[in-house]
Amino acid sequence: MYKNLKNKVATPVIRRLPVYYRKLSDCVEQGRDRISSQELSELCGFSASQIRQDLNHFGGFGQQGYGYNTALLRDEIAQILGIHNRYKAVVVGAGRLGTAIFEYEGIRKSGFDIVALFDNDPKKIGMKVEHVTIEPADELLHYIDHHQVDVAIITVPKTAAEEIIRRLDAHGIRGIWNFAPVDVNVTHSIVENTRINDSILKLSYYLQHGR
Amino acid sequence: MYKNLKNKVATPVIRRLPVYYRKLSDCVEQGRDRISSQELSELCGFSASQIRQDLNHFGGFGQQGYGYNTALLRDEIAQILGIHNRYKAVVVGAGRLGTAIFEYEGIRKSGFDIVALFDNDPKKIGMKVEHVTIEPADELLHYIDHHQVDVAIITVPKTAAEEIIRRLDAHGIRGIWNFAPVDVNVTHSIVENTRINDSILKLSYYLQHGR
DNA sequence: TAGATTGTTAATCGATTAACAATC
DNA sequence: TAGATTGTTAATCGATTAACAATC
Repeated sequence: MYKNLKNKVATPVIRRLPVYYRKLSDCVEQGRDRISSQELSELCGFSASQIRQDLNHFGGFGQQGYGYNTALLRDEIAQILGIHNRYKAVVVGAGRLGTAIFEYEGIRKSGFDIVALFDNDPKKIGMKVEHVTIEPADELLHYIDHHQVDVAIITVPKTAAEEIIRRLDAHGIRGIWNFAPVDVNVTHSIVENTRINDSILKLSYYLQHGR
Repeated sequence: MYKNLKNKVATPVIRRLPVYYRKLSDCVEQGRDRISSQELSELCGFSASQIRQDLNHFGGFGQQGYGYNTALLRDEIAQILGIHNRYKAVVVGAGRLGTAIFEYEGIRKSGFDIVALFDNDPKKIGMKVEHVTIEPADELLHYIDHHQVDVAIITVPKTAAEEIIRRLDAHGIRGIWNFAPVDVNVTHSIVENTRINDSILKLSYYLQHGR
C-alpha cells in the first residue's frame, strides 16, 4: 500500500499518473511483467529520473537491480488514483457529447457509474439511452437531493452551465466534471474541467508555428 | 501584428493562450472594452505578472496607465493561435464522440471545416450526418491522397488508432487530433492528444485526496 | 559476488513572481 | 501634470535532472 500523503503532491506529478497507469496496463496486457524506470521512460516520454521521483512521492514500489513489477505498480497507481472506488454519476446534457460520455466504457472502468441522464429538450425527455431514461433537467436538483449522487458530468451549452454548476455545488455534490467553457467559483465541490476547444486551439497554434 | 517568434515559446504559455482568448471573448461579448492585467488575472486565475510576461512573448499589446483593449488583444491572440486560418479536416470514427466533434460548432469557429467522416461499420457507411455521408474507413487513405485534407480527427478505438495514425503520417497529413489512448511516433505530423480518460482519472484522484 | 537499478540527495534548469523604470 | 499600469529585468521558487550510495 502506498504511503500517506503528508505533503500535497505537485500537479505535474498528478497529471503524469494516468499516463503511468495506461502504459503499465499496456505492459500487463502484453504479458510483460517487469520494467525499469529507463524502459518506462521510453514508453511515457518522461525521464527515468522523473519517474523514480514521482513514484517515490507515494512509496518505494521498485526493487534495486530489478526494476518494477508491472502488475504490482499498475495496481498501486490504481489505488493512488482511486480507480477502485465506485462513484455514482449523472450526466447533465444528453446531446452527442453527453451520450458519448455515457456510453464510453472507460468511465465505468475508472470507477464511475452513470445512473441518470438529464436534458431540457422535451423531444429527448423520456427517450432511452441504453437502459437509462432521459429525465427533465428541472428535476436534476430534486433527483440529487433524493438519491446518492457523487458526481455530475456537465455537457450542456456554456449559457446553461454556470448556473447548473453553482446549484449542484450548493446542493452538496462532491465532484463536477465540466466540459463547458466556463469557470465557476464553487464552495466545496471538486471541479475537473475538460476543455476540448482549448485542445484544438493548441493544435491550431502548432500547425502555424511548428513544434 | 504580433512580433515574430525567434525563440520557441514555452508550452505552459501556449496552454494559457486559449484561456486568454476565451476570457477576452467573454469581455468583448459583455461590452467591456478595456482590461488591466490585474483584472484579467482575476478572470483567468493566473497572476497579473505572468499575464504580462506571457503577452510580451508576442508583443506589447497594452498601454501604460490604461491596460489592454479587449477586442484588440483578443484579435492578436486569435492571430497567434491561428484561428483565422482555415483547415480541412476529416473525422475517422463516426461513433458518438466522432459525430459529437463533427457537430460541435467550436471546431468550425476555431478554423477547422470537417469535409468527410469515415467508419468501418457497414451499417453506418452511407448514412448522413448533417450534409456529410459516412464513408468506408478503407477509403480514407485514397481520399486524403486525392483531396486536400490538412487534419485528421481520430475517434476510433485504441486497437485501430495506432495504424491509422501511422499511415496518415506516412501519407503526409499535417495535423492529427487524437482522442485514442495511444502514443504514436510520427515522422512529421503535428499530433495533439486529448485524453478524456486521463481527465476523469484526475477527478478520481482529487475526490480521494482533496485539492 | 558482480551487475543492475532503485531511492534519494544535491545541482541545475526553467518558470513564476516581484519590483520598478518607462510611459501613456 | 499626477496617477495608473505596462514592459522588462532581476530575484525567487519549484520542478526536473544528475549523481551516487544503498541494496536487491
